[in-house]
Amino acid sequence: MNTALEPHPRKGSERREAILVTATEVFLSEGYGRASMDQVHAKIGGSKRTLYNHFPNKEALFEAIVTAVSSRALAALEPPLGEDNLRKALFKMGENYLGVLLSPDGLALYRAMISEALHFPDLARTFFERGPGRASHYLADFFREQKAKGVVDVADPQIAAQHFLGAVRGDVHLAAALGVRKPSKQLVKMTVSQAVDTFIRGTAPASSEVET
Amino acid sequence: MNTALEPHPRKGSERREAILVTATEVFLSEGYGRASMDQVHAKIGGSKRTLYNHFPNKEALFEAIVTAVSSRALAALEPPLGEDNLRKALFKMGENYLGVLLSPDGLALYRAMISEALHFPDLARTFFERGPGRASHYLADFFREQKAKGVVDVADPQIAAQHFLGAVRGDVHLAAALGVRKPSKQLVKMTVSQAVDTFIRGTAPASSEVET
DNA sequence: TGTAAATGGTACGGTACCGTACCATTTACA
DNA sequence: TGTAAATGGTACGGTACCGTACCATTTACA
Repeated sequence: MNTALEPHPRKGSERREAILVTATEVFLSEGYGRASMDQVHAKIGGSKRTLYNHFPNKEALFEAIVTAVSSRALAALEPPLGEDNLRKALFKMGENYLGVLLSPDGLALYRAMISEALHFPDLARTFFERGPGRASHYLADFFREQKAKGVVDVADPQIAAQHFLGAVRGDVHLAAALGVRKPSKQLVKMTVSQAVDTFIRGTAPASSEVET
Repeated sequence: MNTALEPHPRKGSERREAILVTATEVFLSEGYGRASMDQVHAKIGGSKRTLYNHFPNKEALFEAIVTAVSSRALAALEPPLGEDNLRKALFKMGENYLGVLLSPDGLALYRAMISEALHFPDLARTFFERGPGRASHYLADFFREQKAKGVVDVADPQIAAQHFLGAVRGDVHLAAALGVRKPSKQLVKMTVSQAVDTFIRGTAPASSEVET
């Protein structure tokens, strides 16, 4: 109604952005519980009131962080499926998917969401739907197309997509999330490559031989 | 050296057990950060000193909890591979594996370990090795046998095992860990079943046709 | 039965943390 | 240039939490 009620932005957007960047570092490295508003404030400098002006409380700050990092990290899940060759498409999709999950932001986000899912159910749902869920759906659509063309023979494209992506994750992602071992690029390539092989052979139409 | 230095057990072992059970409920439902020693003490009753007599601090209590729950929950990962029929063996293995991961203890343990892995690296490593890692190794051994018999044709049995188990997890486990959806037994069966189908077709020796 | 260890019950020291309160100062816009 | 909003800097109220301190009481074992 009244435009005069709008707050003066000052360089408000920049300030907010700076706070968010710093807070993200703290929250993603420490986790929600161990991260403290005081710690964030100390790294930002200035007044604590400024921090609370932009984010009313710790929960709201965490939600803003997760939302921002999600859209940044998960954007890369856009399916690189322009490729029509099944093997190449799957390989690119798998490599890209695993790359996102194994990136520093991807791992930190995964840890944060698993940790806080029960206390931030809406956030958890959004994360799933925009992350792993979306990737599965994209791939399922791709499988449906390929199935229509008779290139693959899968009973349920949706489940098949989850299986392929699950196989790509393998134990590599789990081990990385637990900090047990950091996978090399070479291991990633090998993992994806073998997953593609098995999947293609496992879903090849009975009649035709797919070129290797 | 001196046996007189041994503490009198009183009904010490029972007391310790009771404390551990109660503490487990608190820690696994609240998570390490939100669980408090005061809260545990309140549920136990008695003196706070008794609690600290059995577990010197919060970290030690958490470690004891994780160790206990791990051996209880992960024991079920013992491979049910007495079965020699490939399809049946894989199905049983997959269903059992997913069942452990989706059990209340399995999910709570998974959340706790992902949450605290960076602060309890030794615990995280042990969990991985006795849990998912062990399951993969068992299955890899099985694949090696089957490969020797010419029943399956896999490039790398270890990676193949990770792929199969990863496919079995699919998005089901992730969604459950995030609290997004609780999978039905029927969905579990379907998921495992289709994973077995794809895997068997994908690893069948080129020459022989495996009976369906 | 006597004794050392463990327990019950309670209090509390020290610290960390969230969010608010002030007030002087600076900024953005009319 | 005047004014309202935002900021800097600091203090602090209220609470939660970890671990310790006491001391009377109970238990287990010699």
